[in-house]
Amino acid sequence: MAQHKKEAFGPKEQNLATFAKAISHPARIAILSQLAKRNECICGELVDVLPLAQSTVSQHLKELKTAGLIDGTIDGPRSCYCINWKAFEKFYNDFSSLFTKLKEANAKCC
Amino acid sequence: MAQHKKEAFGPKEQNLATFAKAISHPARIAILSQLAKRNECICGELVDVLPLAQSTVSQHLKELKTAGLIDGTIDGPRSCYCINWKAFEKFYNDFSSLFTKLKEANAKCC
DNA sequence: TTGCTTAATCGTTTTTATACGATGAATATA
DNA sequence: TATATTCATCGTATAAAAACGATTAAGCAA
Repeated sequence: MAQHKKEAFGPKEQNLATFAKAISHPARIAILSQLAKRNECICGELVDVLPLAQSTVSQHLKELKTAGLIDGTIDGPRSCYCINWKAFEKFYNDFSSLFTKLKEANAKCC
Repeated sequence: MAQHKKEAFGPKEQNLATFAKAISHPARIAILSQLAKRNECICGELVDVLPLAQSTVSQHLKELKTAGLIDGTIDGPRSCYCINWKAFEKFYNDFSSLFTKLKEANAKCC
């Protein structure tokens, strides 16, 4: 009895939740920060910076890519990643509207 | 070999990740939306609205409360919840700065 | 071709999350 | 007092996440 019921919710909530999950691990936030800091495509330098094994970093990169937050291209034997800004902006806007909506509920209760 | 290494990252990344995880499930986003919509404290009406069992809803509420996003008070045999706007604003600001930082990395690569 | 580098994937283990029914504690109400 | 209501907690089961070593595949260099 643990089949997930995420499909039982609306697409808006599902999308936001999926995005939130993508950035719900410090390693993935660190990856995004690195990609932003270097302002360029990065491949395995992330492994040197992060306190994680190569396979684990690759796994996190895959999740970010699946979520659409980063793009990856093959550059010879390496992989080059960068932020997918378009997707990011979409999610940021969705988040902003959620927060705005919640802000309107700033009532005195409890 | 699966001990989590979240402590190996900075507090900023950890905080953001914790918040993101709190809203990484559609049920919890739905709960927050309901709390916002009703603009008042809500107890078990959530169970009627959500496609989940009572114990499951209670569990999600607990997680939101642990993350500090909602407050709960006991009202007789019921429990009354509302959004903790202060905590929410803090996290929203943290998120905004992350997004702003990433936006500056909007370079042409890949 | 052979060997090296790079990174994705596989297989496995441990931990955490999700979900539910059942139980229990507390407050109302009859 | 007895009973019903409300909700948190417990116990449990299953699924997913997190992490690593080992292997594999692909490109490059000698």
